[in-house]
Amino acid sequence: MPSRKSLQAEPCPVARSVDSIGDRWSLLIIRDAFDGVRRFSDFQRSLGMARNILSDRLRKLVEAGILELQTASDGTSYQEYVLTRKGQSLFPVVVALRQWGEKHLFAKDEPHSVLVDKRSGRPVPVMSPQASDGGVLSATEAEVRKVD
Amino acid sequence: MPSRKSLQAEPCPVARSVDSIGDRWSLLIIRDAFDGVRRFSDFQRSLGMARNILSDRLRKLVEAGILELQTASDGTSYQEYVLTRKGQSLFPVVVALRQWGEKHLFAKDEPHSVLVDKRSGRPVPVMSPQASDGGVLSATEAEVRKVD
DNA sequence: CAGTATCCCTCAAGATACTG
DNA sequence: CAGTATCTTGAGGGATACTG
Repeated sequence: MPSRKSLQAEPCPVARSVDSIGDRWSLLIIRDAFDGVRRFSDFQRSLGMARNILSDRLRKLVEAGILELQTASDGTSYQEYVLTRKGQSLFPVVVALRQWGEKHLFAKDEPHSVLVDKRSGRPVPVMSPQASDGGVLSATEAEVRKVD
Repeated sequence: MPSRKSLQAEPCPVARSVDSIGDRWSLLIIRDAFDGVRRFSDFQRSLGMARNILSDRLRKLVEAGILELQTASDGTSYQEYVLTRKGQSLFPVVVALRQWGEKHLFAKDEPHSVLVDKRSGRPVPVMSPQASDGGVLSATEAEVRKVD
């Protein structure tokens, strides 16, 4: 029986985290959510992934308490996927991945999207002090700019 | 043609990172490497994964410059997998995943493995305010204790 | 628009046997 | 011990057609 083994009962927190979000798409969905993406088609267009897989991942993320469905912020009667507190607390993970990628996966002057401070509008340096909650930067203080 | 699309050309650093290490096992191998695991059989026993998959992941991590092969530290003529500088700089990612998991994926008093400071031997608090220089905590300053 | 339903293919993953 | 080889299964993923 080749099916995947669940890591949810592992004593290591890293293992359980990986079991929740350690797949190709979930973290990218979460990244987009931090960037303000809220609707199905927007996720789909942004990520270029198959609709059935997107549907599956969104459902699992909602089940995991990382995203939740809200009624749309604008007039429409549609639903929107937004990060819960639990989901927002994944910000350090996304930032850490971003910083590692910036440093090791790009050529010297290759352009990439950057984190910007919402207040000052200035880019957050790659190795900026960033910690979990006692830290400097929170999900509400920074956002991602699409291009460089 | 259903094959996976590579994210290595994406402009977003998070996407490229996910493409390198965003799968079920790679991060757990890296976690073990931070914990001092170096040899094939030790990884295999620790992770309980199939040997062919482990072999594949180790090779890919070496290709990605995250691990490198060294001659064994003890007398034997075997090889050992150790983290490169690039690999060690993934420490903040692992820590972030750990902290998120500790906070959101465990019951109130459920035991889990913890990070300990190498010098003092004391556990690093989940939400510790961390260093002054902006770094989170370096790979040489902390290690993981297997049990709680 | 926001999904669900199919179809189909590839590959991750497990199990196990084998080799230097 | 450190892998490689082989086999099997099911999950991941892409494409597209369909529905409320």
